[in-house]
Amino acid sequence: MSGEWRPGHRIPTENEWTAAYGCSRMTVNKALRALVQAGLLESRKRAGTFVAAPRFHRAALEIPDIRDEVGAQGLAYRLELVRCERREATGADRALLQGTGGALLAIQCRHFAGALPYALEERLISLDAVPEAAAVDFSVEPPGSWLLGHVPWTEAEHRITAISAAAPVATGLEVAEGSACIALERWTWRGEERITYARQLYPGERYALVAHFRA
Amino acid sequence: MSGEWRPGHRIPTENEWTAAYGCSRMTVNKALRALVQAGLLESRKRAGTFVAAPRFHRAALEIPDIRDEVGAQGLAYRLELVRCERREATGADRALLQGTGGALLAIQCRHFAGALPYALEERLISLDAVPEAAAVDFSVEPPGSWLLGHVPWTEAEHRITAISAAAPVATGLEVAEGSACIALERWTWRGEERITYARQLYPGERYALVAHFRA
DNA sequence: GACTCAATAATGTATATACTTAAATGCCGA
DNA sequence: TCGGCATTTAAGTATATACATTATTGAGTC
Repeated sequence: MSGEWRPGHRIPTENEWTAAYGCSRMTVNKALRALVQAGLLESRKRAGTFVAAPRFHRAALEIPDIRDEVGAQGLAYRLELVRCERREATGADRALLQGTGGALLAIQCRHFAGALPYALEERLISLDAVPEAAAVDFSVEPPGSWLLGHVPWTEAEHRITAISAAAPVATGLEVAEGSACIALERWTWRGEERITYARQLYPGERYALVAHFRA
Repeated sequence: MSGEWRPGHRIPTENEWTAAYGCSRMTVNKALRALVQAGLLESRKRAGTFVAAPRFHRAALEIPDIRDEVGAQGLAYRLELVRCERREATGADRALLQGTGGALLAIQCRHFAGALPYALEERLISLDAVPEAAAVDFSVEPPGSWLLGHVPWTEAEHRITAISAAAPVATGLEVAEGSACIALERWTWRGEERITYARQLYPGERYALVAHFRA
């Protein structure tokens, strides 16, 4: 970290560290493996361990539950369920859930922080993957919160873009038409099975995604 | 992952796994600690190990070097250096670099992918932290690429917002005035020392940040 | 000079053991 | 019934040891 050892520099072998610190090789190995996992070192069998060349900024983006996030800011959270419909997957649904079809729940809702709209959400939930979702009252429990607490997931992909608010979005978020919004799309998997697709729109001036990374 | 064990469920003790799999407790411990670190389990001394309640979506956002990113898309990368100025930190600079002042480099540049502008960048580099930067020709090497390859960093914070392109931004990115853009701000530290601040603007319709998470 | 192949040295991984630490548990007395 | 205290149990961690794996090295041969 001091920069004394440049990327590519070969650091002492595990046995040398063992000798230097008077501890066992297992302990050294544990420490080095942690640094390898953190991306600071790279190790190659037989060759040794090297200072890694950072290839990109890796940031841990923590996308919290909206209800928790609003609560953490000391504001009152309110949910408005616009639409909740059970239907067979259409072609467009299939493209988003990437599944083979089947029944799904299509939900539209608005999240409020205090008096102001916080986010608009459109969501599809696969009823093949989560049949219990059919019985949940999503006018009380935000769909994201319910899913996070009840359905384990193994993989998720997020896509962040900026869009200009068209008329319905501008009305929903109470911002000027054409103003910039953050669009956060999320696909969630459990194994091979698609669980849910969500698209959340946040007003650009009032919202920021923050990602922090500590080596 | 099958969902059989709900969040909060207490899983077998390390000794029980040891007996079940016929391996040593160290091996079990290693596996469980990996799952704890991945956020799937939570362990408490004396009490046992439990299925963790996922609190948020943690996504690994990898923010690559712009030059590499453009190259990876098979497009020709070009850099246009708009301004590169050495100056003493002003009050505004201090607010961004959060340092005690001193000399810095203020850089403005445009990244091109093929014929189209890819991003606008404004950057401050602390010359206290990185004196070598004064000698680099940033009309050839993008400042981000140079820093990534030459200066180790220990901490970084990213802030993603959406903004409407004002006239100079719209001109620079060759988009319509008022169209939505992604603003990516980044603060980079080495220990306590601030290295650099960067603000990159991407056209919202042409650019997406993608974050992937695999448990 | 180039190729082959065996020796070697480094990491990768598993194990038995031992001790530490802290929190849940239950006993006991007020 | 409640609070405090000792007990105990489960995770946390360190160590010595052993063997596996594999890329590099270098010797030997063509």
